[in-house]
Amino acid sequence: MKQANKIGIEKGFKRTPQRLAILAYLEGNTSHPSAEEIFNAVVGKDRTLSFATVYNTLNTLSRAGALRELTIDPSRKRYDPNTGAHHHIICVACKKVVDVPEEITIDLPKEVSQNFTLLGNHVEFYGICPTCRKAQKNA
Amino acid sequence: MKQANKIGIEKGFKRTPQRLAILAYLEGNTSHPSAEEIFNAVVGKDRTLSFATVYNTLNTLSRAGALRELTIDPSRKRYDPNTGAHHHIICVACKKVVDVPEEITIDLPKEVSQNFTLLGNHVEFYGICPTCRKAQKNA
DNA sequence: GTACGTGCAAAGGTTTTGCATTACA
DNA sequence: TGTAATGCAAAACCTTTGCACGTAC
Repeated sequence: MKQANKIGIEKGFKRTPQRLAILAYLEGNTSHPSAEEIFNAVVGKDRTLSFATVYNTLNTLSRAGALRELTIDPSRKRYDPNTGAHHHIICVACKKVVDVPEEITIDLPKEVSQNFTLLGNHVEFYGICPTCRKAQKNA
Repeated sequence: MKQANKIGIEKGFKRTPQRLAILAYLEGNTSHPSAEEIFNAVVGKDRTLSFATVYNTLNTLSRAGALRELTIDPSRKRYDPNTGAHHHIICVACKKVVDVPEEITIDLPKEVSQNFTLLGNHVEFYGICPTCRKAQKNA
């Protein structure tokens, strides 16, 4: 369980059943779930689980850099356990988010790089997924 | 007033004092304000204004393509009257959003472009603005 | 005159928080 | 045992909505 070990490095991080269940669910997960989806998938499987714990855990993991909080969906935060460099495309119809794994080289213009200290970047692509495209054609 | 004229093209779009005041505030505005900031800046200047009207107007303009809804700030939507191709950098400390006007060429990987119908893209840069950098040094 | 917009207040959805209890280390 | 996490409920936000009234066209 890579994620759990990774987090274990942090001092004072307790491995509770709830956290381990959340981490297990996120491990290798590429569906970019929302907090609610994580809660629904994990609750009942391992003891009790509350929404507060889901949010507490996600925020703790985000701050520890073990998780990425995605803003690509305007209506809710999505979470991505893949912290490596990659980007995303969202289907504007069904809100499905898919990884765009390739490296994209981006040069920040001088006007900005001379002022800002750059920490990172993320490319959002907008499109229509195959499923929704077919649905549109049939409509 | 370019924005107002642009919108005027749409049939059935009524030029109310509230809408004109919002459009006047947004015209040429590069501060990427939130709905609340727009409300605070416009209220009182021209007759009455309610939050509902601000949101109604922003949503109408977004759907008409006269405005861009930015997701770069995880805590709230930001609005950008500049609908031309450009990107943004956000200061992770103070949440200030600055335009990145240059064209950035992005090639979508084949795996994705073969499946998704691509509609657009947007690059988010994360960094520390000069003001916050100085504040950190002095801290 | 009529369809559309406004304002108000209430509701909806997401996320956070206070506090007593529980449990990991 | 002591610190940190959990659960519950309430609250805090942001945003949307229903409805009566008002107004642009």
